[in-house]
Parts: sequence; C-alpha cells; structure tokens
Amino acid sequence: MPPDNASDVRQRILDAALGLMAEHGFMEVTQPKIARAAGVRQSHLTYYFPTRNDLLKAVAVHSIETLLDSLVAGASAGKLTPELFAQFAGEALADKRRARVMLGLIVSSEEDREIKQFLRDFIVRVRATMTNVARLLGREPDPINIVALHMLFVGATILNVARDDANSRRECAEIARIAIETFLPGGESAPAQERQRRKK
Amino acid sequence: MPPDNASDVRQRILDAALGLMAEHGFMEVTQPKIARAAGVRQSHLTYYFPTRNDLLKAVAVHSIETLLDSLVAGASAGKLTPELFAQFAGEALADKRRARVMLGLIVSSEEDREIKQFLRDFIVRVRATMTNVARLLGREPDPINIVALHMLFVGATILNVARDDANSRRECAEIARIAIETFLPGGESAPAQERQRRKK
DNA sequence: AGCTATTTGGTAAATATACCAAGGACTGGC
DNA sequence: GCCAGTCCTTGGTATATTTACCAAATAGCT
Repeated sequence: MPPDNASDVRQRILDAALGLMAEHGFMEVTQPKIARAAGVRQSHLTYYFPTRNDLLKAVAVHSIETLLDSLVAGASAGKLTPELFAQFAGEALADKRRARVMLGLIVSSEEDREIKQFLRDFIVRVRATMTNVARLLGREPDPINIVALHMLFVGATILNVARDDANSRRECAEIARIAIETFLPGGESAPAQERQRRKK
Repeated sequence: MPPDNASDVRQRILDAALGLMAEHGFMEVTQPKIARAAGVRQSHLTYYFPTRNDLLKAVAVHSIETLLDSLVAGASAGKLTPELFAQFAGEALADKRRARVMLGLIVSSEEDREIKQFLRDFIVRVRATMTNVARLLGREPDPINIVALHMLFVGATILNVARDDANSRRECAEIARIAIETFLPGGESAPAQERQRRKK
C-alpha cells in the first residue's frame, strides 16, 4: 500500500503494544500478539522495528508522551483548585492501565540502558509538571516535597495494581487528598500532623 | 541421592530463582537459567514445581518470607530510635535487589491469582509490622498514615530501581527521614509543613 | 520506465515449557 | 540380610512460542 499508510501502520503497532501492556501487563507484549492486536503482519514489526528492543524503546517513548500528555491535560484543565487536583490525582492513582505500563517500562529498563534513560528523563519531567501544578495552586513547593509527593503517588499506583481490590481504590482517593495537603501545604485543610494530634 | 538432599535441592532452586530476580530482574527468571544458577538439572525444576507458575508461586512465598524477616529484624534490632529507624529505612529503600523482587512479584501477580493473593497478604503484614515499629518508637499512628508511609516507601523503592543513579540513593536517605517525621509525628524534628513555612 | 518504500508469506534459529522412561538410593517391613 | 516400595535423579525429547530474517510481489513517486 502507499506510503500514506506507513506512519499509520507504525502508529497502530505502537498503540497496540501500549494497549496490550496496559490491559494485560508486560508479559503479553510479544510480537505475535502485538501484530494480531494491531491487525498487521508480524513482518511489519520487523520492518518498522528491526529488533524487539527497538520496539520496546519506541513503546517507552510513545507511552511516556501519552502519560505526560494526560498529566499536563489534567493540570491545565480549567481553573485548578486543590480539591479538583486531588480528585484528578485520586483517579489517576487508581488507573491500573497507567500503572501496568509503568511497570512494564521499569522491567524493560532493567534490560536496556536507553529505556532507563527515557525513564530518568520522564521522572524529571513529571516532577517539573508537578511543580508547575503546585504553582497553579498558588504554592511554591520545596523540591524535596515534590519528590516525596511523586514517590507517594508512584507507590499508591503500584500498590493499587498489586492489590487490585475495593480497598485499594478507596485508599487512592484518600491518599491523593492527604498527600497534597501534606506535601503542598498552604490550604486550609488539616495536614497529617494535625490529624494525628486531634486523634490522640 | 538421599532424601537429605531433597529439601536442599528445592531450597537451592528457590534461592537461585530469587537471586536471579534480585540481581538481573524478572526477565532472567527462566527455568534453564535457574537450573544453571542452582547447579541442578532442569528436570529438577519440573520435579519439584510441576509448572512454571508453581515455581513462581513458591518464589513469591519464599521471597515474601525473606522480605518480612529482614523487616522484622530491622525493627527489633536493639533499642529503636527514630534516627536508627530512618537510617535502616533509607538503606532498605535504596536496596535494588529487594525492589526487583517486588517488581517481579507484581508482574507475576498479573498472571496468577494466587500470587496476587500472596501480595495482598504481604501488604497487610508489612503495614502491621510498620505499625508495630511505630509503637516501638512510642507513637500510636493513624492507620491512614501507615498507608501513606507504606506507599511512600514503595514509591521510593520503585523509583530507585527505575532511576538507578547517584541522586536516587541520596533521595532515598532523605525521604526516609522526612517520611517518618511526617507520617509518624511525635519527635522533635520539623515535619514537612514546618520546612515549608520556614522556607518562605 | 525506473526507483524507493512497503507489504506479503514463509521460514530459520533460538529458547522455553512440559513430559517421560529408565536407573539409583534410601526406607521400612520381613 | 534382603526385598519391595518410594523418592529422587538422569538424560533425552516433544511441543510451543518467539525473535529474526529473507526473497518476491506490489504500490506510489519522479
């Protein structure tokens, strides 16, 4: 077919690979399954991505762009209030698709230095985005608090996938709120220490 | 050989599998590689663990016991001060071996309900242990703070593997301290909000 | 027409899981 | 002491799956 389809096929392969990783986890990301899911022949994968690692690397870039886009979209959606952000964050944390992709990327990064580098850059960009969000909320965060917030979000996401029950979703929502008010202080809600003292 | 060796072979298989996962990541955990690492024949794996999933499940149990043991050992090591605990936690967070095993278990759990159940139980036990540690420190923690602390630790561990550079180790140490003083308040050091206000 | 990029269908080579039959070694009962 | 039964080991192999490769056909561009 014409070169029109060229980038289209490439894109469908990437989407299919990302979709498989998101829906069924890292182990499903094999070339035959990707080809079937994308509705192309296996040879296409070889043509566009000479080796399996090339494909994984492309998936890493692709998914990272996708993840960051959704992050930025959530951040810049209308007028941002802490409550809105907490709600958005809570839903993001409970999103197992995203978490499966992250897990897949981390596992892949153990085998490929380039993917590891993508992850490093991604982490930096995520933290920069979180800093920007904090500023949109009218707060100038301590960098280490951004790091803590980030780690807390990553841990919540991972544990949500690992547990995958009703409690984990509820925890995600509550944790998102607590994490924001703890590490991006400035609102009127009570941070962790206050809750603690009140309880005693 | 005699049945003396029986449990020994089984144990060597588990140790080898766990070691491979810890050193080289989940992708290395295949039967031929395990057999070579354990110095046994591949048929031994089939004999002791009929299917691959049986082996993975056994590794899950084995590693979870190991992880919990080290957790409890760290918790009950002499007189526990917040500083000691923070130091212990910081080192644990920076331990990539542990993190790789956790990652492997989570990926496996996406394919096997029993492993997922082990993980669920493990998470409960970790939180119970953390609660006990908090009490050893003379603090009665709010359960949701334990959840937050746990998530923060998991996130730090995962990100340490994903980044794997000098910064990530330093962050682990600092985050351990901050996490403890933030979510197990009661010491005299300054929690996140105080740092934040001082900075302004 | 000639050139390049893409598609097709098929296959080689490596690797992994699972299975099996025969041989050894120790056990307990006699 | 020895025999039968059980557990373990050995070596080999079937089967499936995956990655990677290739030659020929096809479509579009200049």
